[in-house]
Amino acid sequence: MPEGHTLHRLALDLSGAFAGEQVRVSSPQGRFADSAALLDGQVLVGAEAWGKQLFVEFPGEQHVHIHLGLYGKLDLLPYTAEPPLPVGQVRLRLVSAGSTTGSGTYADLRGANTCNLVTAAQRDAVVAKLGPDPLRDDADPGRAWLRISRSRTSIGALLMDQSVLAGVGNVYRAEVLFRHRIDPMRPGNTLRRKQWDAIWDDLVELMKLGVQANRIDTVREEHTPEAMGRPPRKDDHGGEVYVYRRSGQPCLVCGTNVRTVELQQRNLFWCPKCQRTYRPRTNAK
DNA sequence: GTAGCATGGTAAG
DNA sequence: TTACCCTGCTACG
Repeated sequence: MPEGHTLHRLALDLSGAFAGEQVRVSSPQGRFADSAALLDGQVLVGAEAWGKQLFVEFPGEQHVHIHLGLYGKLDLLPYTAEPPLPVGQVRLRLVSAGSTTGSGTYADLRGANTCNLVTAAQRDAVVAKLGPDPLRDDADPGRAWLRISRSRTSIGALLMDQSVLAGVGNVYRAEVLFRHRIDPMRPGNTLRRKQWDAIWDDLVELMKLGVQANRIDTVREEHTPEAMGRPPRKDDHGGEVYVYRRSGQPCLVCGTNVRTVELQQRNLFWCPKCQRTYRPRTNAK
């Protein structure tokens, strides 16, 4: 699940459920036990996401730095009376005190790549390594353009580089390039500023929708299952997409088979016809 | 039932 | 370059 939209959604939900409340903090699995003991019973200040990084703040500039990695998960669930016994390897559990009602919310973290208690300075150091995040109002797309416009690396690889821009993963990468008809292998320094601005604006919009829906949808109205009379996508992410994990299936726009190739240990998907290389300009006529 | 894969990234070798 | 985090789904037998 975890591209940037997932973490921003989690930050909102965590703040909504726990901010300003005393929380019980534990680590049933044990790997976060020492830090959990330090935080247990304190008031949770709030949660904030930056790209795919999540920070949960406690008083005294203490931050729990969470990164879900490829398959980590943070579930927020309601409980009445008592939260259930942890299932599996729960690295971190937060439980709202449920002051008078005897019910509340608990959050379980499993399979995360990172879960560490850090200082504000350490948090800042992590953030400093990240490029602009389309989901943050303070983001400056010009910073990303500086990197892209000077790089011979493919735009497909640049979009996945969190130091270029933060929050885009394999799905948004493939989908935004499709929507802008750009060949993923095209070198960054051959893009025009106008194209980058359009990509950025699109990411801002798509990822905001992703936060709302808590899934990735990228197809335009005319290509939805309803509009096309085709069956809806049915897999673990659920969102409607053009090319991601659709290799061998016909492109929703032109019917050409979607292709895939491994690029830097990740599968890249694209339509070879819709996303032709910027015309090598053969002799007209 | 279970092998293999995946919306990611870091650290060890 | 490889291991790992050790989840949770799908495909396959």
